[in-house]
Amino acid sequence: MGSAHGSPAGRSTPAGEAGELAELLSRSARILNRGSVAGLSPLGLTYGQARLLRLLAGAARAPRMAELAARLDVVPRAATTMVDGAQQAGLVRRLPDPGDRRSVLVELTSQGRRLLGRIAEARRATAETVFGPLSPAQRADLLDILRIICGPGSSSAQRGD
Amino acid sequence: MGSAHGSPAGRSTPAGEAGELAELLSRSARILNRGSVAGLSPLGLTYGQARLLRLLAGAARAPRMAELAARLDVVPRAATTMVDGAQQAGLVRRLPDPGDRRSVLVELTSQGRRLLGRIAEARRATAETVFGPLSPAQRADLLDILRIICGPGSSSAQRGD
DNA sequence: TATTGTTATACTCTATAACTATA
DNA sequence: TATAGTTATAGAGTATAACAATA
Repeated sequence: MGSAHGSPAGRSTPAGEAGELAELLSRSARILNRGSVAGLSPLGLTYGQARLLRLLAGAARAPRMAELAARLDVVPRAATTMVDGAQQAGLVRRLPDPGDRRSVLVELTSQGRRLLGRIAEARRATAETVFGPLSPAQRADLLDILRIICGPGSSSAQRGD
Repeated sequence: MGSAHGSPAGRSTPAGEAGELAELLSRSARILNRGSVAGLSPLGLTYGQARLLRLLAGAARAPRMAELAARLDVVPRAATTMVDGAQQAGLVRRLPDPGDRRSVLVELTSQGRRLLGRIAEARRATAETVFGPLSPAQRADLLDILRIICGPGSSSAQRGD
């Protein structure tokens, strides 16, 4: 296994701590995802679709598919699936891009817009369960830390709630 | 709950903060997972299989399938798939439980044991990328916070590294 | 030639239910 | 009857490649 085990200052991320951080991070995300799915399935939405709608709600203009994929941090193929599902449910609409006929713009329908409040409520309830045990200071710390991990441009991409 | 701290609405988790925490947590996990897959695929392992092997490496006795599933925080069906894959690769072995003929025990093969070092190295490299930008204090904070989110019994389930 | 979004394909993880064999 | 693990089935996410239309 790792040779340098008890090395206090040799590496910036000690092997044991790094492994536990990774394990706990993926485990936390699994807990969050499980709660999100439970809260969203009564609305007929997947987690990805809810992220999509939330992004569209905060967007100034109807974004293109590629822009959507980038801001959702998924490959373009995954964005197609999300939009397909939301469109079938009547929540979003595909529009031709007047400036580039290869591109497709996506916007909320009024039906999709009406669902936003319930989506936000479901997310709030899930977040309350997951993050509720933390102190306000810990939540602030976690926010800072996750922003660093995710890098610039990832936070406040979806600001409204 | 809602001791109104500074929040206008008097909720313990302000909606905007909660939403951003959720978004950033799932995004961080996606980054971590992507790195893990990239680091593990040269070894012919999935992320789940690597978690399985790591758990077995730290286990005192060969655990049963149900115990495996519980400690990996997956449904029993998922544990079957993970063990299937690792067994086909010759890394783990299924044994009959002498005490209960319904049960199946899982243990590392010597081949699986030989792979542990490279798994740990791959995880360390991934964790270095993901958690490296954090200060030691931030890593310690994150560890505390994630332990709270995951609840008791989730940390140090895999202690060795 | 390069880019946009799609179809096609494949694999992992997740989840539920039904089945077998034990207990 | 209940439990342990499996098979069966399905859906969601992820990723790559190939393709048509357009730039």
